[in-house]
Amino acid sequence: MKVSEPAQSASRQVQKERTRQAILASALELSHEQGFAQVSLRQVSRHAGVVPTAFYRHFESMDKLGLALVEQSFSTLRRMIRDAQRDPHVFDNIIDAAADVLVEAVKQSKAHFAFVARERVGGPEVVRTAIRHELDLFVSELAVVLARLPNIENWSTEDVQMVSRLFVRNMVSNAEEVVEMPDGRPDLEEKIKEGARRQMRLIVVGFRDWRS
Amino acid sequence: MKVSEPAQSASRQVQKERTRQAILASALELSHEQGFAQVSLRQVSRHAGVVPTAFYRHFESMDKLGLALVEQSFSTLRRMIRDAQRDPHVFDNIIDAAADVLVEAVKQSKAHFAFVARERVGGPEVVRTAIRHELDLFVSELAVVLARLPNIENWSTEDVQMVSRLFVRNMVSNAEEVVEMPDGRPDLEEKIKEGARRQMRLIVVGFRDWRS
DNA sequence: GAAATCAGTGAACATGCGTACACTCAAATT
DNA sequence: AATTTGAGTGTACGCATGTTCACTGATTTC
Repeated sequence: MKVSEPAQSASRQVQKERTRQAILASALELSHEQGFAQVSLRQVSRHAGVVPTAFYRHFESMDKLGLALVEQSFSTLRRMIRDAQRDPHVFDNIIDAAADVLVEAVKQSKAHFAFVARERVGGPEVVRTAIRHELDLFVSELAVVLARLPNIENWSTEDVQMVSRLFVRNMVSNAEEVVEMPDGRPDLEEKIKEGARRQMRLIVVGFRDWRS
Repeated sequence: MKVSEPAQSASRQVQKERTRQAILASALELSHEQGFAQVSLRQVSRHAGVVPTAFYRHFESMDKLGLALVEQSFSTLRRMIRDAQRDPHVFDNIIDAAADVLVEAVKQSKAHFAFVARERVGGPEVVRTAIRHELDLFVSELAVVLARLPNIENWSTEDVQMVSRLFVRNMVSNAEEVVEMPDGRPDLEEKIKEGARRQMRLIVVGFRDWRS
């Protein structure tokens, strides 16, 4: 990792931010191998090319670092859903679009998804709590998006909320699979995508018929 | 924890097994607070009322202890499904029965379910692998049980397998919720149970209509 | 150009860790 | 009754950890 040399004097702010990002990236990478909770402050610092004491200039504790990673991860996720909304394709076919977006997004920022999927259950208390909170928020946000969709607009609020919850649960679950997926197996990836599609279809179909 | 005193000389075997169980129970309890991977050999030994070196008389490493806990947890789960099969009630209404069994079983051996739910994603590599393997086995076993059910007997093998997978995923997911549930809130428990029921119904209904 | 700021340094500390080794002493075997 | 066995002990070791403190020296502020 080794934060790039000041070169020819980057402004102080810029250099500080650079180091901060190096620490975040190091923590993310090390977490992938051993889980965030087993990563030590010294490991992160070492990997970021900085002395342990310097760590405190950026985060007051490992817990705070963890929370920063949660925030970073979800801002990635939010950008993804915002972009997807602009895509007219989703109006025709939410399910295929969602499956595409999911797999694509997970591939793009695998590390962040992996972090959320792992630390949601295995992380330190504060991190788990933060993730659960963010996921709840995300369910509500997704519900708003879904409610606008043509074939859903007449559903009750509660039903939309529940479909949203099931979708998010499904997303987390599939993210876990992508995470555990060995590298360089794009065939498995397609399989996961297809599975995600089928499950979402199941949810929607089941709901429609149940409500009628 | 403190393994009970030899009292008036329990046979050597018996006393050894007693200590072994004390270690397993200690590890399970400590894992609940911090996750298995952060539990140290010395913590477990201390909590079990035994000197660190004695640990090695029972397990050659913490990894092996973890695997033993996986085994113990799944034998609990298997006993549960075996008992449920004998209950004639399940033939009429798999879903309600499954929901009851799930919540009841989880309540009864909360610690083991918590362990599986947590360490499946957050645990050390070997433990994660073992759990994934056991869950795969469990999916197949459940599929056999499901295939015998009256309203399912004419389904294709693949469909039964997939329903089984969705059920197990659902089970894990609900176990997670029960795990994160604050103590002494039986109202939440009923809510989770109801949620589990609805989701299983969704799966079955969705499947029936999709296949037709 | 002098003074202040502050990101990053380096040494030192107390603590908890895993494991090695030689041991004890009651139960089991002979 | 004499001997062997083996679960549990106690000490000691080297190592990584989180945090402290006084520090340096380039950048920013004045």
